[in-house]
Amino acid sequence: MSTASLIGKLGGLFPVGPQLRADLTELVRERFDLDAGQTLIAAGDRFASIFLVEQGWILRARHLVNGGRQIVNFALAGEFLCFDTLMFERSHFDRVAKTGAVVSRLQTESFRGMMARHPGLAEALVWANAREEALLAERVVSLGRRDATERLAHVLCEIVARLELIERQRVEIVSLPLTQEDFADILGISVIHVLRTFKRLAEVGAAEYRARKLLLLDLSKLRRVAGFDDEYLYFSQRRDALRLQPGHSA
Amino acid sequence: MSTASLIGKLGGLFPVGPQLRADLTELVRERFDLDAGQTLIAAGDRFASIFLVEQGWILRARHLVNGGRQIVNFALAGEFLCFDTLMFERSHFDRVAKTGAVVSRLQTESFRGMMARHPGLAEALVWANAREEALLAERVVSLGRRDATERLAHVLCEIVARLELIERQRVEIVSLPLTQEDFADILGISVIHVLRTFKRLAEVGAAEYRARKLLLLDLSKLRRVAGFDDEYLYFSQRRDALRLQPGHSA
DNA sequence: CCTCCGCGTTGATTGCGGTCAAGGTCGGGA
DNA sequence: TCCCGACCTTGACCGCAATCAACGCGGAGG
Repeated sequence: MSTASLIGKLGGLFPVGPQLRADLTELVRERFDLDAGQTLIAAGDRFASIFLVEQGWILRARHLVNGGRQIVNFALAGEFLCFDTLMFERSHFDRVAKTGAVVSRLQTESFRGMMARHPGLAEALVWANAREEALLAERVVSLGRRDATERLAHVLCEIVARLELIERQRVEIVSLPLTQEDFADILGISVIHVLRTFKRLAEVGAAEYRARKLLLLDLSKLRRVAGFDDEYLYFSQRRDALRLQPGHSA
Repeated sequence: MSTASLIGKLGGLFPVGPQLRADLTELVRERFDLDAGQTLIAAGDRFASIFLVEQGWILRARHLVNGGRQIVNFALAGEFLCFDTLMFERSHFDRVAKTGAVVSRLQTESFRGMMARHPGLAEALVWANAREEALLAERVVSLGRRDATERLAHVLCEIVARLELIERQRVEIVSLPLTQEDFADILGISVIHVLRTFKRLAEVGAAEYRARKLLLLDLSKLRRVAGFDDEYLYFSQRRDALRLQPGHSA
């Protein structure tokens, strides 16, 4: 993927200036491919670099001693990985490619050095981290105080909105790489209950999920079920510029 | 509270340099007191400033339409508030003082401007945000895949560790301002179940909570119950410096 | 002093979601 | 082609935690 296209995706997330372009072209050391299922970083690994996802889905998960797994979040194209590189010596989570993925490795540097020599990248990392924090806060609300149906609807709304930000177009049928087990470990429920919950969403005519395809029957209904407010996905400067035109949706 | 003492608390969290001292003395516009229960920022409020907590507990919470509340996290002395100021136009959460609290207001500026003119503060905000992100990720794991007992034990371990970082000493009896209802809204369970869960922790001899006092009967047992690993609270550079000496604990 | 209110406590009942068990479907590889 | 494994689906049963309903208790304030 070209740097230009990548920059385009980044522009969907936060303000991008010429400095960032310069920093990225200077600091991207290598691009490499990951196979689906491949582990990029395992819990306990020493951090080596910052990564920028160019294509694919990277899940961040914790495996517990009792065999359980919690998927904390996931990175899509245009999102940075391992911001905590600068802070922690070792990873506390596994980062695994869920799809085939393309990832660029960036030259690591202390944040202080980065601020001085690569202010564009430093700023981008701040945006990215603030965004991640906002997503996590919303996930905490879901896991704490929303029931299974609301949680599922909410994460579906989130995914759709994030993909639209990347693709810059409305979608009605969305290909997702997530299995029911993945949804279970994102939502903190059991695999079997994921099925029941999808069935409920289909019954009320909100959405269906079959063969890794999400069919958005009624997005506004899905949002109502979820209590979804998309504001937290858009930084203030971007709001007007990024809100997609209504109309070529269903 | 003196700036020196505040800087001391900050030093418990991340590396503090002379630039940060300079930036803080320059940018702190006013200090003010909050009463217990007072709302600093309500959901929907326009952001005005960055705040730095000097004393007390500030809860960040979301109130849902069904009447429920989820406490997303809480800030203690030495922690920044409203990092999202730079990113969002309005707050998505309520920020409420749980105790009487002292808060400094900082001169707001774009992050880009801050990197140029106040690199010390810019760096501090990055540390603070990375720390917050790590805490939230751990909370997601708790809410998703730990049962009520593990969750409670885990958050107690977190609180104790964070207070020790601020106070720089071991504690056995900890004063907490949190009611059972607060714990319920942090852990995503009901008030009544908080009681049952505390009872269980007391039965196994891990900890007791009475009259807003947490009595640590057996911290290592509490940690075992929680599956608590404190690594995520300490940034790599700080680990050795900050780990408290064992011995003057129980 | 007594009342009121916030908070903590207990027990009974209910239900959401977990667990267990079994079978179905589909695609890839020998 | 057949087999195998990953994933999905269904139904029966179970249990953790929610909900409901009282009651206790202690501190603030009239």
